[in-house]
Amino acid sequence: MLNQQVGLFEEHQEMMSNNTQMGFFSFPPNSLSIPITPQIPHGSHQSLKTLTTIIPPSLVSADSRSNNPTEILLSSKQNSRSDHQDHIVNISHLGSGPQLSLHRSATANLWEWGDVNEECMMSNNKRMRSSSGGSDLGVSAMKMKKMKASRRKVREPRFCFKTMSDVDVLDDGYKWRKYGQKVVKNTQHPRSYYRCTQDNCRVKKRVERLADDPRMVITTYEGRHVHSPSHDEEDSHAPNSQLDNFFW
DNA sequence: CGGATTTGACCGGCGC
DNA sequence: GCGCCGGTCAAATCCG
Repeated sequence: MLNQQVGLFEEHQEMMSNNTQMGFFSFPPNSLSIPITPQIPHGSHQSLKTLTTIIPPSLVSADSRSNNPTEILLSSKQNSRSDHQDHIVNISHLGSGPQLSLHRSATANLWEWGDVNEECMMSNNKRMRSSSGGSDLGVSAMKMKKMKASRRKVREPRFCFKTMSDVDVLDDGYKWRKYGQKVVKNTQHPRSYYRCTQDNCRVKKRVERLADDPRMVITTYEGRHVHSPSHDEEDSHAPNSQLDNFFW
């Protein structure tokens, strides 16, 4: 049973350069996008990116009824190691519509959302340099392996959902093939790795259960779909249709 | 029989 | 440089 579902993604420069306004898109279809207003203490680090969350209408309306603040898990990258620090934001309803306030927790360090474009550009430059350095004829298997490995370093845009659910794999309209499972340190539940089954679509997702609350499923998406969902019975009614599939 | 899943091996990045 | 750890690969296995 799906209880609640919220999402977050990093809005990166590529989007901002094309569109000076806050970008909106719908995921899942018919969900409501709300811009986050960051509340950064004076003098704090300026590395916070512009963020947008996607709140399904069911969640927003339920929240309106109950008046209870809804928690969103923000998993921010603390350093290059894959340690992530979790933060909580609250949804509050101010004036005409729902608004989000984003607070740094007292113990949290800097908001360091990995700059995906920088990383992509860096690895692209590396690739260009290595390929322009000499002839590509007769590339050895070792070299191919290295090239493959360097490509693997490219970080796609990512966001995660924290969902209370009995099932691990939520139906998001896309078809996924499991390609790995790993027991992550300090957790009793394995992490599963999935790849989109569509040809030429390199979107991946990770699914794991929260260590301290096994009822919660953390689904992390990485990359953009280059196609529509495999079963698209409802997405034709989605608002912001021109921006649907901007990321997905 | 073909596609999906499982699972141990392997690899690369990073901290020490 | 070494060891740890997360992520991926690929052969084996499962399943419809």
